Amino acid sequence: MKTTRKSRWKDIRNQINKRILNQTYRPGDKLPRDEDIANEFDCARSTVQRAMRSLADEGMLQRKRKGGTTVTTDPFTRTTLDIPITRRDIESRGHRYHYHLIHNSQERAPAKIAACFKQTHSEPCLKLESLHLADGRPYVYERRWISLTTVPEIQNVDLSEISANEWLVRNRPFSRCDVQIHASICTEKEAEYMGITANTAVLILERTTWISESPITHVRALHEPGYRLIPNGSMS
Amino acid sequence: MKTTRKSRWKDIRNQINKRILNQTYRPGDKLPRDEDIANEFDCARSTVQRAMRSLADEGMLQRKRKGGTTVTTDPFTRTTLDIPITRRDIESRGHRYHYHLIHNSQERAPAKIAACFKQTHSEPCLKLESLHLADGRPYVYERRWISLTTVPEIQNVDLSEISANEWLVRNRPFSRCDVQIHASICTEKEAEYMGITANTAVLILERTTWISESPITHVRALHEPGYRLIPNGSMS
DNA sequence: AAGTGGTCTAGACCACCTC
DNA sequence: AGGTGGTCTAGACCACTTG
Repeated sequence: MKTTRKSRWKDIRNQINKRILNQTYRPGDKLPRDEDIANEFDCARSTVQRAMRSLADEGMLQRKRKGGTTVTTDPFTRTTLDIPITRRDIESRGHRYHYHLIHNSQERAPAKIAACFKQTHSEPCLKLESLHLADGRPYVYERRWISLTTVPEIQNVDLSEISANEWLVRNRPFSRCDVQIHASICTEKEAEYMGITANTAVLILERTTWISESPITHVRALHEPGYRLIPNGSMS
Repeated sequence: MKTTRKSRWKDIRNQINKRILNQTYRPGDKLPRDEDIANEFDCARSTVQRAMRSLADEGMLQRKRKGGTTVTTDPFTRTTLDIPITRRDIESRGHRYHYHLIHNSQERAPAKIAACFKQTHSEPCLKLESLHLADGRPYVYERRWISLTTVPEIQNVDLSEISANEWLVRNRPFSRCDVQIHASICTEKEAEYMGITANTAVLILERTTWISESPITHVRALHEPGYRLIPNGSMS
């Protein structure tokens, strides 16, 4: 039974995948050379390559020149996590989006932020606090620092109309991004903004983005209680 | 200046990527056909394909037959998240791993778990509670349900010696996995197990794994306060 | 209907890494 | 030093989808 009839390399990937699930190939085992597998399936080596690379990308196989292909020992769950801009997140859930700028000032980056920016000196920054609402209900409270060295032109943008989130994404695409996810208790001030009681558990996403080696922004986004982050479904 | 000299397709990917960052190609814009780009870079079309597919996988481009290649509008941050088994997580942080089985019983799946398994009936399950310790300090408290229909042989395994986590990964690889991440307040019982005060905010990972369409296990892993989940660094 | 990306081939050379 | 995966080519056909 050939599973699909659409693309040969997906068939092959599924066959090999099945053998791993079957324990035909066990963690740590070495697979035949690509060429032998190509002979077995009667196809070009590059087709096998395509299949094997796919499995390697998913973390199931490890490939080394001369070392051959082996099944990953101690496999892990690899998922991809897509973090949209907050407006899209809200709209894709079928809610109406609204945005409110709470605070806007120019300050030098405190040590903590400078550390996120991997800099020793304190850089001039824009400090923003804002609220993203879904159907009028507070959804995300974010505290953001934007490097005025990297993005000086943001001083001329009216950030009460468009969120810094969106302006940056549209005008200053980043080349790298660090993400951290953790749980925290919200402070009284945060609770007030979010319209919830203090000491509630909330999910926090922190992101720092860069263009080349210059830091663009650091943002700490506090989500409404009960918020669930759902990575894309994944294969072993 | 050609950035790398190693692989042509990476050069091309970086060049195209640069043009997106440069705003040469803006969100929503249509790129030239692969063949034209191949002519520009004087290479085979399949080399361009390799580069474009890479960018498409990262979520930066969208490709459609006949529709051509366009720059993603409203870009999002795409990261990959690797979730190792708890023992490896602890050991890779340089701590000594220890495991303690708290509870082990055979019960029918409550409605909530049956829902996670996408089943209407209540399946016979193994219900486990266990603690993973790092240098003797509670690190993860997990509550796990294992389907005895899918994995009957687990009844013969001594789960006080090896964690279900590891036994399953080694003996019952899964083909699919659903993940959810959220923040919660720990209960008094959980706090006692974790050696922390009640009402602390904790990060919770819930996973359901499947082999084909049969559910294997559902696990809810409660992490120590302050735990940070860190996806792999990502490109735009 | 036709244009575009997706797949595949057969062969070649290269780069890395163990053996 | 040799074997393995990684890349590349030139060309072909296919499959999807839009004009």
